[in-house]
Amino acid sequence: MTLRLYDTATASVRDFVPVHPGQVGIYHCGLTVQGAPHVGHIYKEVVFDVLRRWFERSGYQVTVIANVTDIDDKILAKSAERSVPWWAHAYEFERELHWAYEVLGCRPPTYEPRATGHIPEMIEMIGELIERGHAYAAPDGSGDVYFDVKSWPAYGALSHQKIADMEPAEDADPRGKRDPRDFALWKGYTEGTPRTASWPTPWGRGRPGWHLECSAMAGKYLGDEFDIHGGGLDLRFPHHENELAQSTAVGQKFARTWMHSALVTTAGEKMSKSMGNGAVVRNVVQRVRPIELRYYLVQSHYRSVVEFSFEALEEAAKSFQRVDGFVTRATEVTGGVDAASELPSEFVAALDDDLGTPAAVAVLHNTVRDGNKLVADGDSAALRESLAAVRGMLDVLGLDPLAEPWVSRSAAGDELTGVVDGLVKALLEQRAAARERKDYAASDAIRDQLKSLGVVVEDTPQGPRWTIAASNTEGQ
RNA sequence: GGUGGAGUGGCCGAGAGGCGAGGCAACGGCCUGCAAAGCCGUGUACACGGGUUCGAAUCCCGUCUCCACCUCCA
Repeated sequence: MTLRLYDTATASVRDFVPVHPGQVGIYHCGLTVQGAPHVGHIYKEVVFDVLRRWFERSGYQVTVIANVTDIDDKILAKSAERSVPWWAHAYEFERELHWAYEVLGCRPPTYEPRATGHIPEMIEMIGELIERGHAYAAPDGSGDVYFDVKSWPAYGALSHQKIADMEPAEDADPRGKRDPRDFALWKGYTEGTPRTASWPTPWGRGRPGWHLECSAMAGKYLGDEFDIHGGGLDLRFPHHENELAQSTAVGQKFARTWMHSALVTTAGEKMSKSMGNGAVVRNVVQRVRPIELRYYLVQSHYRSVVEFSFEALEEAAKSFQRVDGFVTRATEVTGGVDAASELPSEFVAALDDDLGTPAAVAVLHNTVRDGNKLVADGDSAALRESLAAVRGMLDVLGLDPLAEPWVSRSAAGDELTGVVDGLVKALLEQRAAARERKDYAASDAIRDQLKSLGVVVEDTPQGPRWTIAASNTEGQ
C-alpha cells in the first residue's frame, strides 16, 4: 500500500506521487514571531514532524523548509508597545519558538529561512508579476503594490471560493486598490514605523506584504514544483490562496498537495481567540511532561479539531505512562533492544492512510498489552521482539523515551542517580530482610518513607524496582 | 450572504453499510503478605425526525446545535 494524503485543493485523499522519485520537498508555514507559542501553534509543528519522520521511515529523502516571518504589522505594533526594537522582539520570540519545538521533540527543518533575509527575491517576484499584468503599484504614491485578483481567473481555487461571493473586508482601507479583494505584495513605508523596517524598491521604500515571502522562499529552496505545502487550517485563506496565486501567476507549478492541520480549541473556540496564556507551551509543560503533551497531540488525527483541556491532557499522560512503563520494564528485563526496522503491518497501514495516527496509537497499545503479558516471565525472544516493535513505532511518532531528545533529559544520566540508587538499594535490602522475617510493619514503613520522598517501590518477579514519581503533577 | 467542518458510551477519541479501534475512569476477578504495576472480564454509544436496505452510527432527505475561514491568524 502506498501513502495516501488528503489534499485541500482537490478536497480528496490521493496517492502520494513525488515530483522526484525517492525525494520529498515539504514547505510548511512557520510562525510570525510576535508572541509566545501556545499549544495550537505547536500542534502544526508536531503534525509535520510526524509526517516527515514517516516519509523518512518509508525511505524518502526529505527536505523540509519552514519559514520564520520576522517582519509584519503585528511585530511592529507589539514591539512598539514594549518599547523594544522590532528585530529584538522578533528574535526573542523566534528563540522561544525554537525552544518549544525542541522541547516537544520536533526536529529542526532542513532550512528555516527568514522573511527579512529574502527581500531581493520578493522584489524580483513583484517585478515579474507587474510585468505579466497581475500586479500594480498603487496610483496614490503610497508605495503599496497589490496583486490584481481579477487578473487571475484561478483565484479562489484552493479555498473553493468565487471572488464574487467573498465579503470585502469591512475594516480594510481601500487605499489604492482596484478591487477591495486585491492583497498587498508590498506595503509602502508609513510615517511612525521604524526606518529599519523598510527596504528600497523600484516602487518606493517599504516592507513585505505577508504572503509574498512564502512564495519567494518556497520557490527558491524547493523549486517551481514541489510536493507538499502545509500549515494550520486558518492559513488556507487568505495566506495560502494568495501564495498559490502569486507563484502560479509567475509561471510556477507550485505545490502538488496542500495539507492543513486542524485548529486547537479551548472551550470550543479557536485557541488564539479564547485563551489568555494558560495554553502557552511553557506553562503546559509545567503540568505534564513534554513527551506526554506530544503524545496528547499525536493521538488525535491531524484533520480533527483538538479540544484542549487539562483534564484530557492528564488522561493522555496516563495513557502514555502505560506505554512508557512497558518500555522501561521490558528494557530492564531484556537489557535493552534496538527499535525494530520492520513495523507491524497495521501500524504501517494506519499511517499510510492519510497519517492515521489514532489507529497507529491503537496498534501501539495492543502491542504493549501483549508485551506486558511477557514481562513477568523474564527475558525472551518474544519480549525482545515486542519491545523492538514498540520502540520502532514510538520512534516514528517521535515518542521513544529511550531516544533523543527524551533520554538525555531523563534523570538517568544524572550524577546523583548513582548515589540515590545506592541509598535506595540499601533501604530495599533492609526491607527485603524485614519481609523475609514477615515483619510487614517494618517493610511497609520503609516503602512509605521512600514514597513520601517521591520514590515509588514496586515488587516484580525480578525483585523490587524503584522509580522517581512524576514530579510535575501540580501547576496552574 | 459564500465556503468548509463537527455533534459517538461516565470522559477523551477513532471508524464510515453487517464484525464493540484504542485510552482514561468505574466495577468484578487473577497475581501479590499488602500495595503498585500488569493481565482477564463487565459497558451495545453514535444530535433529532423521516427514508433507502435483509441490515444504517455509516447512504439519502429534512431539522437543530456548534466551530472555522471570507485579507491579523498555526
